[in-house]
Amino acid sequence: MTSSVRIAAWNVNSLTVRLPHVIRWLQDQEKANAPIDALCLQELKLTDEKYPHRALEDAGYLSLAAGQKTYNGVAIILRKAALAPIASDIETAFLKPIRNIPGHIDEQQRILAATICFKGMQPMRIISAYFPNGQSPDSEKFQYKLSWLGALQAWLKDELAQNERLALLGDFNIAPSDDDVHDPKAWEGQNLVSPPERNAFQSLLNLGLVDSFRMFEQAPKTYSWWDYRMMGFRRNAGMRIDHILLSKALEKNCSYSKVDKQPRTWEQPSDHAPVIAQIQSN
DNA sequence: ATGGCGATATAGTATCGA
Repeated sequence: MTSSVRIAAWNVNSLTVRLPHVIRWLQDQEKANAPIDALCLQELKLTDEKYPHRALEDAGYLSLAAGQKTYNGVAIILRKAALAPIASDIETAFLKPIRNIPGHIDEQQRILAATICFKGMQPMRIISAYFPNGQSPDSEKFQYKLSWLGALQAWLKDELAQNERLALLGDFNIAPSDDDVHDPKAWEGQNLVSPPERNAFQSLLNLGLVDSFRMFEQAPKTYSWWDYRMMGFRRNAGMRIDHILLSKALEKNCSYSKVDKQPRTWEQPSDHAPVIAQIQSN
């Protein structure tokens, strides 16, 4: 029997507001016979005490979260039915958990990593990441973004040395190429597309990771984020800044990678759409 | 078109996101 898992990332822009969207989306994928087995969330904007563990467990999912008040916050949500029998609760489902980049002192909750044992699969290292926004290249926040990217790269090198099967998923706040930007002329040199950011993205690929989306033929002008303002979504004035990067061992088993625009059409949506990749067992 | 929308912390108006 060949089995497969689908892993996904979604910046929900407040889980307090978007919990119904998350549950609806997970259930829609189940009904479509393509259930999401690991969903990495970004921008929870809530503390760990307020994380809706109960509602997600009732829907059939186990969560590990790293939250904070008001800003940031990341989680990994696992479909219980997809887990190996030994992975039955939070402690056994999320092995070797790591919050934040080790050695990088930071109040902001942007990284959550864990090793997951799915049924019929080799263990997989999954990292939910919310990269800093950066604001603009001349701001202090941009310097923070670049130093954060440096720390991430150094840590990922270690993680890859220890975990052959690794996926980095989340909101990268970087559009890797002009094909990922609706209006590259207008955005040239700006935050999300500037050369230092794109170089940092390339440095991640140089560690041995691949942008799963670009492994496959894709419709042009496919994006993962659209500004709430100016009817960004209706005009498809977007950017592809949410990514799933795979190590070589996962790359060779990846059978598709896509963006699901559907939740962006719903009432009171997040400004991001989820991205999905499917990994075969071998 | 340098605002526009939306969430949060608040109680009229800030900050932040991308």
